[in-house]
Amino acid sequence: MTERLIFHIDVNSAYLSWESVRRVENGESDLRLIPAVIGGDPKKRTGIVLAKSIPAKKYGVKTGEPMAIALRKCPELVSAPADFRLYDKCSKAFKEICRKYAPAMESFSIDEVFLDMTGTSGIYPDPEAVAADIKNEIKDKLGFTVNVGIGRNKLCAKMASDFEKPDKVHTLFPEEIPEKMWPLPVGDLFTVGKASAGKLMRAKIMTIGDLAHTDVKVLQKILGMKQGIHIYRYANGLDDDPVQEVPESAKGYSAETTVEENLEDLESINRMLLAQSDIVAARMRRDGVKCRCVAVSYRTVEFKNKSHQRKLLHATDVTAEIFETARELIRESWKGQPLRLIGLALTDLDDGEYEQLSLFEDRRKEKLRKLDQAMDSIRGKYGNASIQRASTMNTISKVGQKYQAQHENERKSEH
DNA sequence: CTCGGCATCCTAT
DNA sequence: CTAACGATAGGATGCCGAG
Repeated sequence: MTERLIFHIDVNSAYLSWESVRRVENGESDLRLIPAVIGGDPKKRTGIVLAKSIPAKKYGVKTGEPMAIALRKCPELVSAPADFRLYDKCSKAFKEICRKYAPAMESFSIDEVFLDMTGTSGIYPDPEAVAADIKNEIKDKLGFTVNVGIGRNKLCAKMASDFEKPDKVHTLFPEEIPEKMWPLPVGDLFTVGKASAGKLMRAKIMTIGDLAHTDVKVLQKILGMKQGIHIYRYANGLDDDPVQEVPESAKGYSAETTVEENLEDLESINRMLLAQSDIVAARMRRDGVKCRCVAVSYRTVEFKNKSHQRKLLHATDVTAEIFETARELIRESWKGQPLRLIGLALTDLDDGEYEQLSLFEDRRKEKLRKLDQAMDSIRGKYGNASIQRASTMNTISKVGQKYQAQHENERKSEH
């Protein structure tokens, strides 16, 4: 099999479209028709733009920028808060329709899929026609629009879906690459972000066409060994990455929080880490995995990021154990600067059930594990997230203290 | 020299 | 005039010390 046929489908302004559909169903006005965004609380002047309407784009509002900037560009900007429950529902409905048409589908993000349409020419002789059918079925049944990109690989399909929006089908076949892709600025190429674009432009490499015609070795010198090759191949429309129906299992779990008021003392920081330990450890238990590495990360008010990590002697999914490690890590690393963000990441995952512990350790951990189980089941049975979190934090906090107290005793008895 | 461990940087939605 | 700013995840890279 040589020639593939790949579609990339992308929901136009996903969060904003989905919020708009809900409002229109409730007889409210359509945010897509006015300058509007999904984003943080504009009163607090915090948070960033997650999605924007096309009218908002005309004011220069950009995804990812702080709400304060967006509001300055467009004072009458309407904003709505994010609602991930709704997004999850819309995402599932969207993907269900896409799936019907394709032998294989890869769910790439909440609002994007790749379809491997290779070998469907019997049923669908015209790729652009079936793409239009998919797009229209989504619009008619669900009320929002998508872009469909068509190519011989994922990269070209993805680049094509990003061309003119909304509600469009575009192709990017090999013979169209010089005309449709090469004139674009380097930063438009998938995986060329701000930093790489800056380096390339300093080397007078301005367009994707320039990239395609630059010696790989030169690109490797500028961007590094891996990224150099990668970008060179992308710029020439080359990509072998298969459409993966089955997602790879997670490689890590993390939680991070930007706080309203700077964190200035260890107790407040530890309280955050405890809540985060609880959340990420519960997620690991739900998925039946354990971690061997714990990392804390933080951001100072000057936007300096730091992280500190440690391997564990054995894999764990026990909240109190993870929190204990996090507590040590932050104590070792934090020098007292005020923090605007604190985070916890668990990596080096392991789904094995085996664990060799001494009888002594085993007995100690058994209690902690039971507490985790009890709280997981409470979480499953009752209440919404905020209530859970408040009550869990209290309980866990006590567990953490007990755990610490036991450690104290062990250390003492060693001497 | 190679490898694991670690900190940092980069990119995506 | 400038800076202003999320959560989560995955990958690359450079450095260092051990074997």
